[in-house]
Amino acid sequence: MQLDNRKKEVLHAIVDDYVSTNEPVGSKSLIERHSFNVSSATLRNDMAELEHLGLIEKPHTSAGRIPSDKGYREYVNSLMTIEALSPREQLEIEKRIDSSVDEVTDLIKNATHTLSETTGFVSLAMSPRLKKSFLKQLKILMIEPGKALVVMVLSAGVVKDKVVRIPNFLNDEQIMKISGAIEKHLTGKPLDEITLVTVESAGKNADVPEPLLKQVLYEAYAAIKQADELNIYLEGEHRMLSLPDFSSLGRARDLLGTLSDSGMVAGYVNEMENAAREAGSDDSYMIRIGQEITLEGLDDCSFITATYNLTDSVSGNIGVIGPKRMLYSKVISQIDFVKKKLNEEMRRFI
Amino acid sequence: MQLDNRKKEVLHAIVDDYVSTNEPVGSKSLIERHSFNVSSATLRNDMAELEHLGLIEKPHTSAGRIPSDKGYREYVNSLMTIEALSPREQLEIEKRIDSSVDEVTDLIKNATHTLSETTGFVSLAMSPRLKKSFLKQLKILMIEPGKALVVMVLSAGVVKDKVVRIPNFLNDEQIMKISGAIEKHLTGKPLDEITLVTVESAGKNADVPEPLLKQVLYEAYAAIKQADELNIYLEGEHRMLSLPDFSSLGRARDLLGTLSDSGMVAGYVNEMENAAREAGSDDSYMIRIGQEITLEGLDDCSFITATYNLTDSVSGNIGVIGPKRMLYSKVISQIDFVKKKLNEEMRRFI
DNA sequence: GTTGGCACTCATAGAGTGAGAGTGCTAATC
DNA sequence: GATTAGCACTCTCACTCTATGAGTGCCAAC
Repeated sequence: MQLDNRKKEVLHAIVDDYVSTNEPVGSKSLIERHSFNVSSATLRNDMAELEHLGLIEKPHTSAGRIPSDKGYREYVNSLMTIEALSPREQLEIEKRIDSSVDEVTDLIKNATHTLSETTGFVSLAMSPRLKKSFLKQLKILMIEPGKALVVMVLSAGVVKDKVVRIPNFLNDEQIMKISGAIEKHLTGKPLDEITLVTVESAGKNADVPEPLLKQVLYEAYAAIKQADELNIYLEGEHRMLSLPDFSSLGRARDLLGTLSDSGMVAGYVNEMENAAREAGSDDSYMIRIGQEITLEGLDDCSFITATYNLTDSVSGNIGVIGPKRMLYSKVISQIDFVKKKLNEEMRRFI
Repeated sequence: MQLDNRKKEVLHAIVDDYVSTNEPVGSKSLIERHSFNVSSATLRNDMAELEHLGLIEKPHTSAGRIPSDKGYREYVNSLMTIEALSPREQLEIEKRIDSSVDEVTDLIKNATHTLSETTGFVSLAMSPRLKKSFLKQLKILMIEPGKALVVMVLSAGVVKDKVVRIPNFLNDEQIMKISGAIEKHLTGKPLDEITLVTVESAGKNADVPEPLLKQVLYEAYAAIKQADELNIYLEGEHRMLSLPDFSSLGRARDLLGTLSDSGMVAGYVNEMENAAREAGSDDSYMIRIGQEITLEGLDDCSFITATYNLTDSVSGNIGVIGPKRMLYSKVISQIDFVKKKLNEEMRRFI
């Protein structure tokens, strides 16, 4: 996009003004609020040009201009400068991050909560992608005849469990044998290398009759697979109702309707993550603006996520969904700072 | 409330009409829609009387009447008749209840989801009150030096666990000793009879040095206490935005804001439960209408809950939050049927 | 390339109006 | 005493009309 300097400044000013006032901005108010050393007529010419390029648009003939999705994109890519948070803002976030929790999941939920409170928007986090983490322990505990609990400890300091059904005849000792055999052979293996075949061959060494064995192995396998399923934590949906951007009930309804399907949102975040990886992006955050988002009802939103790291190979996403009319530089540094704190706290778990 | 028969019928008709049309109902339309064998003038006299008694009110001088909270209360207490669901409606619910899940928690979430879809309102469920359930198993598994997992199996078929910190020096064998000692002494005890003192005296029998022992016992105690904390599952908040009753953004915001604080809602449900118990109520459901609800922003809502039973002594609540302008008899029978199915499914777990 | 001037456009808010629904009251009737 | 017909009155809602004002595009001049 070849824009001369003044046009860049004009676009920058339009985005800033529109974000802070929520009113279409006209050439005259632009002159009043900023020190362009030209007249409003000149800006009008520039604005006509910017509109021609698709960077800004008019809600109707006699209104000012508002940024288009493309305009926001240009702003985010080349115009804005991200400033670090003030010490006070940093302190505010640090105070909210609870460093006393004993489970990674609680820490992530806590960070999500902090992010929603800090930004005033919807925040979200994905559970860590555990495919690359490896099994440190696996125990099968008999609960009662026909029922057992599979407990797994993963390298990333994460504990998962699942209640499974087992044959009624199996006794404590047999279960322990199977449990021991699986643990012995699979400890140290990354989750994504564990298949039904691996589990079955591990189980061969247990001295338990074949038919009984088979069902338990299958259940153990299912429990392991379930352990690396992705969860999403969404918070602060109701905050969207306080924004003027969603003062139309219809929009608000569509938005919250979509967000209520957390599986769909999780799928989308996953898609974003994969797309960024394939594109070889090395940005510390990913951003989707307006129509770039393929979820229904999020046309007026922007999606910003960053990646946190539990270990070198185990990571997840944390970010916000806000109105596309947001203070991008601020929100990005808020996300970035929460992510940083989250990463620090996570060191305790690995 | 001494009302003659016709006045009862008039109130009944006003509630029915208002619920179905969402328009204030006037004397004339009352005549048209129902077969009162009197003139509209007579009904006007009756309506004036009902208004005098505080059962109905006028939004403004020249509008029809709408039921007041007191009017709905009278309707619910003495006028409505609850009909069983049609076979088709029953089937619809049965299809949604997933009988393949292996954990009680999943079953409850599933029932909550079903209830929200069936009623179109917000549904909620409380986790079972486990104070009266007793410990069937307790195991402490070493995760890594300084960290252990306490796994508890409770009589109600519920499995709970918690990661805890332990002294770094403790080895596997010592942990197993402690775990065994606690389990031996506390198995069969109801959770609400287990105190720090009980746990400590149980631990005495483990052959482990006192200072190390003490911390583990405390953590085990904390884990047990955490096991009977109440959780709440809320679902379908966004559905409220589709109701004409919340077409004003302000109301919708207040409502969803309050519902987003699930701890507060849980506290309120608990209060309702306790109040009902103290009053010795033997109704199969509890109901709060409009201003009777002490939560902010729920003035236009009604709260209906029923009690499900996991065992004789272990129960929880399930219900809905909807607009007070709702089809009470229908919603109550929907809740009742879901509760019944939930109770049936729960038998598998005990 | 920049500027002042001007005609034109369009959303918005406010005032005024008529229709319609509903009420309360009174006097007559059963 | 309960019921009814009739009627004047009230109030909301939808509609139209109008004035206002912010903002634009374009042209001619600098």
